[in-house]
Amino acid sequence: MKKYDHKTIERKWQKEWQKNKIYATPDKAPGPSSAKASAGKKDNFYLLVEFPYPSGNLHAGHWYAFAVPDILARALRMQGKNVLYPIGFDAFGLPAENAAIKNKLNPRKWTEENIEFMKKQIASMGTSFDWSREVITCNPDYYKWTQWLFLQLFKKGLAYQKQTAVNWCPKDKTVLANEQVADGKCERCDAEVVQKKMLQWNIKITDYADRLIDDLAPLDWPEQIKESQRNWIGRSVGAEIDFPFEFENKNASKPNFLLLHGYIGSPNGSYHKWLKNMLERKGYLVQVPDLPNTNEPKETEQVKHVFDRCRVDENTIIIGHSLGGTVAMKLLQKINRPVAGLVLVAPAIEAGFPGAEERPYWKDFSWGINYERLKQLTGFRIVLADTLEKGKRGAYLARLAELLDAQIIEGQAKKEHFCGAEEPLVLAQLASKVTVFTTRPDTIFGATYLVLAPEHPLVKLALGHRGLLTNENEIARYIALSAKKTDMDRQTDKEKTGIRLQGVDAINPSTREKIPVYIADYVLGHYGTGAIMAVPAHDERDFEFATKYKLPIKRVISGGELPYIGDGLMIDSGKFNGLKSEKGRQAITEELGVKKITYKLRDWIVSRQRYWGVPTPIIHCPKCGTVAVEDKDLPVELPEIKDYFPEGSGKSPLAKVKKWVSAKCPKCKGKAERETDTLDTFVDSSWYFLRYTDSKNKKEFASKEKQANWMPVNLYSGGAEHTTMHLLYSRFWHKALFDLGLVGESEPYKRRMNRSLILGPDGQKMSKSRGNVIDPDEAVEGLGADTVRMYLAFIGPYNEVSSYPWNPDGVVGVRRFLERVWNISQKSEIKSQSDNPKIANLLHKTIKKVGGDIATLKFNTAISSLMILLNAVEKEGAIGTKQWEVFIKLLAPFAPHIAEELWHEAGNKKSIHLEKWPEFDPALLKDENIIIVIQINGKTRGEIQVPSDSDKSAVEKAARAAVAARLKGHKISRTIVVPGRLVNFVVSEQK
RNA sequence: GCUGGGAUGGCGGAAUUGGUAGACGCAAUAGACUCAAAAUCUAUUGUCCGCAAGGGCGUGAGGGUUCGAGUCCCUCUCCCAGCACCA
Repeated sequence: MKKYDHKTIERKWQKEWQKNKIYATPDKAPGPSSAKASAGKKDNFYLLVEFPYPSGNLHAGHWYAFAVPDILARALRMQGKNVLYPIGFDAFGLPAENAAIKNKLNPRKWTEENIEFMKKQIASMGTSFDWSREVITCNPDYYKWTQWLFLQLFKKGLAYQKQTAVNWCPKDKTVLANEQVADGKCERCDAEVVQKKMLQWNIKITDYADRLIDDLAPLDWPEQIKESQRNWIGRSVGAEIDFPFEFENKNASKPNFLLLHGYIGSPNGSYHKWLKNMLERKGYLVQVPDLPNTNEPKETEQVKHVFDRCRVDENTIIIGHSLGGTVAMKLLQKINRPVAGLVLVAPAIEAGFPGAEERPYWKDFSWGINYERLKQLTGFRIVLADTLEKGKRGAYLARLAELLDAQIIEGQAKKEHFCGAEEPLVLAQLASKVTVFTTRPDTIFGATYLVLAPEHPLVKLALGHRGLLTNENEIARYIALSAKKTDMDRQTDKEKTGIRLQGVDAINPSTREKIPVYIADYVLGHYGTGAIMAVPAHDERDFEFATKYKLPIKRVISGGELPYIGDGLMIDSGKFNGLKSEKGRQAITEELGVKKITYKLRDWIVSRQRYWGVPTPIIHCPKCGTVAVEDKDLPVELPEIKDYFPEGSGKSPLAKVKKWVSAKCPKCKGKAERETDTLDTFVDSSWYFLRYTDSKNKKEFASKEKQANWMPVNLYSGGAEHTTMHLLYSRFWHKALFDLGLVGESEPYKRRMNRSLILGPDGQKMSKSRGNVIDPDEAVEGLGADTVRMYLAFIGPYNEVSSYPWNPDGVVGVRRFLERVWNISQKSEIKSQSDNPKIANLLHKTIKKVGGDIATLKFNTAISSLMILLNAVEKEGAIGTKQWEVFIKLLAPFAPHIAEELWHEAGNKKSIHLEKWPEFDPALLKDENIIIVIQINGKTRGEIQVPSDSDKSAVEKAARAAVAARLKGHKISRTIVVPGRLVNFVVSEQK
């Protein structure tokens, strides 16, 4: 008798499968079913697993990730599905690069070697991947399309540059997305993340916040992931409400305004009419010169015009719209005396800005502005940008704001430059009031003070009005202090601090009461409006702050609520009294503010200051600004360089490659430079599953026809760590592509399962330092791939977020099972020509059970039923050859090698993995006799065996007889017969 | 703190969705084989009382609904994961 020699068997069949390419997946199911056009798609099944980082070595987790879903792939294939089960490598990114640096190797070489090695390891699992569709993200034929897709988003205004405070990892020397920061530390290297202001490429995922939430509902995903994503996006519905300001020192603070209108305009036309009126009504002195020749502007002429006619002093705030903004800056340089402030509304930009070529007058316009001097001359500077300008001119405005050290305020102009009817927006940013966001407008009656975030633009504005605030120095100190705090400090330092703005009060619009205004860093600048109304009676944080600074606490009562008893006052909600919260909120929102929805989600920062990534396909032209690389020039290849080490200057190592950096502007053909930051690897992985459908396509990222064969993904299996990262990014990406008409559906994955985690034998996470790492190669060497695969499937339910320790004894149990299978097949005396009727019933039950369990991803119970069947066969000592072949087929998805060997040993020529899945015979599922449990008062008191077709009364009669002795002396008040299960006699205590 | 998911033998886990709790595997104990060990095979294995027949108790705790609850409802405890000054 031959012994079970897993090494020989596994090597043999892996070679054979590879040679015969039995897992290459055609786009449409072969055979008669694909004759009809619709049948092809129906029979296709796209099973996706997250592709690995080629970081070096496969670990037990990879086995769990690839080999267990492989069971499903194989079973579905046998059940007649045309299964796409592809694989590739997420080859760009930090882990690979860090490892390369550590080992002093070129990242590409290192990555490619790893891929070669890991491919062999993956093959050793006996997985049925279709390697012909392999995707490697660091190959130019892949990242060409990553760049192309990025440019589609860029052209749609979904990718834009912005100067923002970002998470900077000092160790990895790169910017991180919010999703990559855990507890204030770098997700990868654990170094403390610091805040740094940098110009970064952002992707406007926030535009899709609502759809990302709303489209979750119909997906067949674990509730946990859906909830996490909703939570991460953090939608809250509330109201924005204005609180007017009142300054004590009216004389000192009173600014006057100089309004400079824009191109082809006049003070009586589209510009400034409304703004002038409003300001004058408030008692401000307003000057509005009518600029000459605005359709053929010469800035010297205009500056002279204003200089000759208008008076400017240290209380003047100059507001320049569009072209007027340039005039304002030039004017200031000419006057060369300090003013209160400078506001540039959708300012004009340097020659060569996008669209400038359509305006020939511009070519005479000289720029030449001394930003440093302007900073000295102005108390505050604001750039008011139109959100429409983000895509086109956003980068310019960001740069201008940076040069001027100005606040950028984003307005939402529907018309260019906020002219005409949109001027109120301009005023809204300047007039003396602050807008707060609240989810509880019904508590406004209890708002006893206001709090602004230290970075709130209004604070700067107020500080710029000299003499407006009496404690300017203290405030400036507080702002500086909190700016230094890292996010970590702000989290751990729960003790609330703040400082009152002396010299100003706000008016609570609901009570007309004067309330104090504070700045405090417990209010976040980037959420809502960066300002809150504090209601200490109804908000814990406000309560804490109010207690510390001895501020009044007023509880709002409305009908039905219990009056507040204790410290503080009660306040009546007046005419809103009696309204239950929801209705009250609505009524008050309508009366005092506007409904507003805000999100916790922030835009996705994709710039990485590292070498090993996809080059951002953008060219910076001094005349034309940020310009997309033309399609014919894609891909922008990553140059092979020696010095790829990050240096921490805030620039990617690519910036040092002068030859690569210099480029021609695609628009004006002038001298320009390439963007040197690379893209986040989550960009690469946001669309890789589309490439699998058409991986060789040279003309498109994937043709619509090929996509249609497979998309959306039927089942996506992966780790829980990607819940708010990859899964969110790729959903967004797909929606953006859908809107661009590039994909056919708005959600990429129909069903998702999160796999569990494999721990070390000690129940701890596997790690080299703990010394509890299981090397799968070793386990395979000793026990065989079939055993390891099957053990991982047997260890516990796959589709759950749980974790299982690798139990060396448990693996042995599975190995024993396979050895017993092997031994039975070697014993010819057990097998007979005809079927063993004693096995038939259990065999057919097992067919049903295994099929059902695989479909519901309960691989552990499927295996257990195979074990039960084997136990019975051994006990019986006899099984028909045909029956045995059925058993081998059932085993095939789990242990593909041994099944193939036994299948061929039984005299079959074709691969078992191309065989049809056995079908069960419903007639054979039926038991002849069944066991009925007898209960008395719900307690089990015995059992009887009855023919399975016995009727109710017969069963009851038999049961009564079986427990007659116990029933004696009791009165049966009720009898419950559950067919096929039990009989329960309900009896009284004693007769 | 908020959100989601859990808690079943010595361990991993089953339980037809309200119907014999502990399938299957591991570990453990005893026996067979062996000079011996390993491997293999056989038997036992939730727990307590009992020589036994038999009985009591048992799914984190307490209460409820029901003929019957691991499963449904209420209250509480603990564990895991994610988020966290988000107004």
